Amino acid sequence: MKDIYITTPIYYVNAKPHIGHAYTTIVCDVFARINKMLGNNVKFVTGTDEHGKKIEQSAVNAGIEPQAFTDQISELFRNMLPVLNISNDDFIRTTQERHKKAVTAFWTKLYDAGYIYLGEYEGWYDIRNEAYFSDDELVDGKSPLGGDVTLMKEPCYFFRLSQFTDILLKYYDEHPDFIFPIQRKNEVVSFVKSGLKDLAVSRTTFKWGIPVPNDPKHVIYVWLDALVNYLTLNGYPENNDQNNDNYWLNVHHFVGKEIVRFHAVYWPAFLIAAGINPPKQVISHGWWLSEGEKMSKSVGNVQDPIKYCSLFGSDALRYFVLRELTFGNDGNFSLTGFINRYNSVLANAYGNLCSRVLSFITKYCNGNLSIPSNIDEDLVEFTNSVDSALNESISYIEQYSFSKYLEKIELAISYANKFVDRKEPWRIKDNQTILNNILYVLIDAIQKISKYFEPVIPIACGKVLQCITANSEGITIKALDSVLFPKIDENATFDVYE
RNA sequence: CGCGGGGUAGAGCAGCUUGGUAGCUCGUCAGGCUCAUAACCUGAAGGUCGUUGGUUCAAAUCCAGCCCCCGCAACCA
Repeated sequence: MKDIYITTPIYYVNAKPHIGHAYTTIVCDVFARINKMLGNNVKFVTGTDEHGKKIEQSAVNAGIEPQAFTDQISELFRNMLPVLNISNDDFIRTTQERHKKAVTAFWTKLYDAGYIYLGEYEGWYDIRNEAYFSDDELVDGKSPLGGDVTLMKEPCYFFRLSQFTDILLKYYDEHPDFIFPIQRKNEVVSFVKSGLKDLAVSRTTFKWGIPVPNDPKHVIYVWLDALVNYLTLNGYPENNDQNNDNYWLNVHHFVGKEIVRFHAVYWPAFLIAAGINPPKQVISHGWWLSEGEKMSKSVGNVQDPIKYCSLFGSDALRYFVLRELTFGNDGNFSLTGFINRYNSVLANAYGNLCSRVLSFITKYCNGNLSIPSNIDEDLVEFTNSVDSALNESISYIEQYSFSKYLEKIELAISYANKFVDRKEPWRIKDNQTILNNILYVLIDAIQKISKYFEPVIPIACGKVLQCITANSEGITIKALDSVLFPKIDENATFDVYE
């Protein structure tokens, strides 16, 4: 039993939630539920990132105040959670007072320790597009956006990131599991090896942010602001002894591959500078393509997770995204793939197994099974094979191989279906003892399988487990009152796009 | 010489870091069963692992070259 702290990135409220947000959140939720199943104490959090120039601009475009704007979008993210059946313990918004307090304290800590200094930011400013670019970003003397540029200088606070090159490399070396998977680690290491420059951590070109302490003309860089959320959610700054906090010492940040750099370079540097232990692990996943192509609004192939949930249920979406994609890689989200897996595994394999066994027992055994006095070798062998498949499934979790985890659970389900066919209980209805023993081990298997499957499909497994009650003489079974996963007609058409 | 990802049975993918009978799901074909969601079970066909060369007793896996496909404005997991 251990404490584990699991975080999603906090989602930027510049756009409404899509399948990518849903995916990361589901992965974290399943990981959290599996840890709970294993008896660990879990703290699992998510939230929204609400500051920055883009938000300010979007609010202006929408004709409302930034706060009102972020209130709206943040609510969309919050509303997504129950739809996906997410078991988070907290939801942070970077516009909350607790967070502003944490960021202010964190900044002050870095500043007092001498890691932040006031300097001058120099860059090419594209007036038309209101954006800065460095020398090497310019294209033919113009900004990459095509505007004319002028060299601008403005006062700016910097974080002494350049001092961390060797410290970080040493840290990666001494903590080989810090970045997962290994390919991402290699990318980060080569980035750091190329040398780190001091990082501009304040802005004066807009107001929508947390003010720099004692210099309110500046607002704090959004990434510094955003990353601190992980501390806010762990009680910082009141809880100022993070290095002796068991949750903090076992914090797992799940992120998309595009933000690995912020979590694996800037964040540990900030933390080390503040005297706080870097996170235990940064776990990066890939991206979803839609029907083989990049999701894009103009193509109109943006898959809508909410629609999938309302059509097929959150269990089905949760199962699909974990099973379909090899965690860490990019993967393809397709409706036909979804229906395929749904029908073959959820409906035909698991759903049907539960249905056939539970209804058989209620029909032919009055719903009662007694504890077998002796179990023959064949039944023991079956139980062992199921146990070993499930034990193997759990072993994949350490490597975040959710797909393999499910593959092994499916193997156990397959064993159970085979066992029913091999034992042909319908032929031995009159031999109650043998029948009882066969069904008893089957129910035992279904119970275990459902327990292992529950983190992924909590609603369905919850229903199955509720049908099985232990009593003094044995177990009482009731049949499912509804079909767990109604088969999907593969020829039907569904609107699953935004 | 831009960067990254990829090329493994009809389809979609795993395996490659740590070489050693090529695996999963679906599909196809032929049987079986009837408890169950027209589900389930058994058996079969189908791969020179992009290509060339190298290392090795042994390469899908390591090394080198080549060919082909995808992404790389912004936003975003």
